[in-house]
Amino acid sequence: MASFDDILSKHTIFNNPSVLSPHYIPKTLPFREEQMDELMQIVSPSLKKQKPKNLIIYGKTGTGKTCTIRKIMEEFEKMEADASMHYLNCRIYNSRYRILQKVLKNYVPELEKAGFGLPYLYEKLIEIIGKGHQMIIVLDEIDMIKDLDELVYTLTRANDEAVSGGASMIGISNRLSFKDALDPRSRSSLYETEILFPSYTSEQLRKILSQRVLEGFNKGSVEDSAVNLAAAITARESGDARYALKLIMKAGEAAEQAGKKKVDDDDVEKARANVELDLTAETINTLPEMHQVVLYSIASLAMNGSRYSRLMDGIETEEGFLFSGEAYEEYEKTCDKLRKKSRSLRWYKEYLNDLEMLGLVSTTPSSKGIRGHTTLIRLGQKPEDVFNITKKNLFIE
DNA sequence: CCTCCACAGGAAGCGCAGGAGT
DNA sequence: ACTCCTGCGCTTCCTGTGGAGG
Repeated sequence: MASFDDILSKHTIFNNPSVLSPHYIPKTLPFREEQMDELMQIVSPSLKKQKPKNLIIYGKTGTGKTCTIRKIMEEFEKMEADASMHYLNCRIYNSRYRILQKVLKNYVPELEKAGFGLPYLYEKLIEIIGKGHQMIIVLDEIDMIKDLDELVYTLTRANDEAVSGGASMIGISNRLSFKDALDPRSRSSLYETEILFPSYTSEQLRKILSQRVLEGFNKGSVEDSAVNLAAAITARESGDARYALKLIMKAGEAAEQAGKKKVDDDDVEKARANVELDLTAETINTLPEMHQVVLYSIASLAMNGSRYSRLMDGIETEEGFLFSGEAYEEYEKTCDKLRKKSRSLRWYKEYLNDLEMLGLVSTTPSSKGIRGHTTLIRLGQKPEDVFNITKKNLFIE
């Protein structure tokens, strides 16, 4: 039997793995100084009792948006002013009501419970900012909010009505296109200022990685070339820093399991497949049950051959396309099998929209060669992976 | 040309949970 | 205890639309 000492002594590669976690906020954020400055400029009026402008932050996943704003908030809290910043993830707080309730809860504890009307929340909001308080609401993944137009309108009106104080918004989005879906009026008020977070280059990723490796791994336990490789792979695929961190983390785990002393290129290569799977699993696992049922039915159909692939048989065709019609039929069958009541077609489309926003599926309108007007659905990830993850989560034998 | 297929997505409304007011 | 109200997830009904078939 191995003793604990044996096991502990094997952990020679990592020093502090939490440094590699995407939630970790490092002391300095390299290559984001410009954005930091700009953000602080925009937020600063609130510290002298003026309302800051609304702001939208753009950038693909893993370009440091959330991290930067969190850093700003840390600094902000050190300042003693009648002002506060509230961070919300809109995947969870996805409606005007939920956002207002969550924010106001910090001021009015009774709001812990549900059931209050929106007018009541609105009154409380006026009351709070009316005393001169400056409130900044940070809306991460702002494109998940279902009634953003109304939220913007409500806050604009609150600002007009309150004599002093104010409430402003900082929206964070990874899709440039979501702007178009907005009502022109709320668009102009939301887009008073914009900041773009560009994707990291391979060289920048290399520096970020080596900084974290220095903190998170034991000295000399990672080959320089392994860091370079991880940075290069990431830059080629997406430029997503989270991906790069996960890659080096998994590579470290692989090396440790193999009993190696140093992480090398080989470990990074091997970790690659793992990271893909891990990241998709992460998003899928947090999905509500019905979304997973939808995904499961799409994945199994994509694997077992759809009408589309049979129709296109012999012609050059990419695997995994589905007609939306057959996808819905399969979904109904799956619900039957799971003894769950299937949702209506209308609502199924809403589910698909949600999944598309998360990049788990993509849809394209039908082109020539097919009768009528159908939509083609394709999984964003490998069908086998999606199938296995959802299968496990739904307890399907 | 018109028609109809196979969808997209808006509008209205329903049941429910969990308040507030009486 | 009761009625009334609100937001939310959802269904039902409806109108709109691009291209294939007649």
